[in-house]
Amino acid sequence: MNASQTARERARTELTREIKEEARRQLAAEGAERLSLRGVARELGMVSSALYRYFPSKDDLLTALIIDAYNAVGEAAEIGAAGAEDPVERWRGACQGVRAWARAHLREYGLIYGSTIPGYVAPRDTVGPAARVGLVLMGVLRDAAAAGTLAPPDAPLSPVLAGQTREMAAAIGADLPDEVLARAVIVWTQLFGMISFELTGQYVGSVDPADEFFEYAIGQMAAFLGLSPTRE
Amino acid sequence: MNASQTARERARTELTREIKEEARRQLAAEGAERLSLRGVARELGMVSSALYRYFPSKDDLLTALIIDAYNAVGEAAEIGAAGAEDPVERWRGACQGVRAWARAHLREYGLIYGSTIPGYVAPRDTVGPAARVGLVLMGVLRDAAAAGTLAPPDAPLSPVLAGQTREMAAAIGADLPDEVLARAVIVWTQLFGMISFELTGQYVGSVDPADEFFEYAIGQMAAFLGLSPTRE
DNA sequence: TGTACATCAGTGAACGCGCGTTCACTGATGTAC
DNA sequence: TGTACATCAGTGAACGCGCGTTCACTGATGTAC
Repeated sequence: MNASQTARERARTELTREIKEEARRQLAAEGAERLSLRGVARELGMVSSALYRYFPSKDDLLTALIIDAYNAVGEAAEIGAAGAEDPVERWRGACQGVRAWARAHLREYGLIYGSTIPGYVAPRDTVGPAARVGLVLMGVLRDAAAAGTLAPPDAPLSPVLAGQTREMAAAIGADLPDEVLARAVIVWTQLFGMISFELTGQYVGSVDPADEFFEYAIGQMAAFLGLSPTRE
Repeated sequence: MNASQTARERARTELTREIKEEARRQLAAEGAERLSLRGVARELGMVSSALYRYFPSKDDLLTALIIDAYNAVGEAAEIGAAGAEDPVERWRGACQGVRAWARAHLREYGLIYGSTIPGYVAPRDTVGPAARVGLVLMGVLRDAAAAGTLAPPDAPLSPVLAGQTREMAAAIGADLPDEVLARAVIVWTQLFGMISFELTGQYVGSVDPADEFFEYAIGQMAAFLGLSPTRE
């Protein structure tokens, strides 16, 4: 029990949590469009207008769910990467972590990586959490470069693209070669492309179930990035 | 004027077209969730119940739009690939065709490659049209293999994945090496992953605008597939 | 070519639904002296 | 420690909205003889 919080404050924190939890439950069961404040209130045994003490509008509740989802998937990537020393294994762990989270949280994944909900505009608060998975990947590459297990590819970039990768490098404070960063964007895209295709059933008729394909693609991506296992 | 059609039949065909057209307009303007039969009828100067002569339910109208969208993006890929002889240029043309279509038809793209609309289940009629873009890619690879401009990669596949690629090969009647097919699924995924990321703003802060990145990635994917320009 | 009947497109009213949000209110919790 | 006032959580009724779908109907188009 936190003595610096009043009972009111504690109750408020707790109820805010419960509202998001119930909203997440309904999101998982029914999808984003069927999620309604009235439904959440009903399930919590409250009157719908009471929710407005906690979230000023439905969009604000959605924003909170989106931020939570970005943080959850980012954390899954971080934990996955943290399980190993070897750069290839860290990369693999991050990918598997993201995929496992996505499969377990279909609708939350759709909320952040599916098509945007019309009428809803993501506010700035989401951009930080949204970057977490990318940062994990960048971290693996930076560490691999430092350990000498990253083979930089040699294909030259166009000036515009090189400018963009240099801005990225500056933003994250890592000095990786431009070509590596451009390739990193490709594999980052590939990761979410595969998960989206798997979850929306686009692989039915080809590589569904996608477990082995996913493993294979992870290996190909690591090679494409120039990652190699630590030599000892 | 088609003499084998009665005026009634012609009117029916025409109005069916107009309904879909207006629905597409509202989809583009408002998004899938805001699309309503009443709105479409209103705009066409009809009473909402009249639409039921043409589509038994809203889901049927959505299905028609989805099929049209798959066909349109498939056609864009086909036309893009048809513009060249060289396999790398055909591949590039197909990718650019798909991207251009997607950028010009944001909501229709979202309808087929965004997150699924909850409560809507895609019927079988969509699977044929949905395969068209993939078939274009396979066609490019088949022709390249026949012309000897496809370098087969040598990494071996796991048994399960090899089985899946062999079923794919059988389904499309092409005998490409398993490894090429597995890589084809990767780049096919990459193509739509990039387009989705571009359209949903995930590249803001990295490679946005994405034109040059897209060009670069297309080249990397062609190399990954083992495609090389025709030698003469 | 003309008539009798069948088909079908479109009308207009209605049903029943659930939604987001506002507002004046009651009563419990917290704060200052 | 006790009292007076301020803050805030939750209530309940209401507003206004638009939706998908059904149904009995009118009148125009098509068909068979």
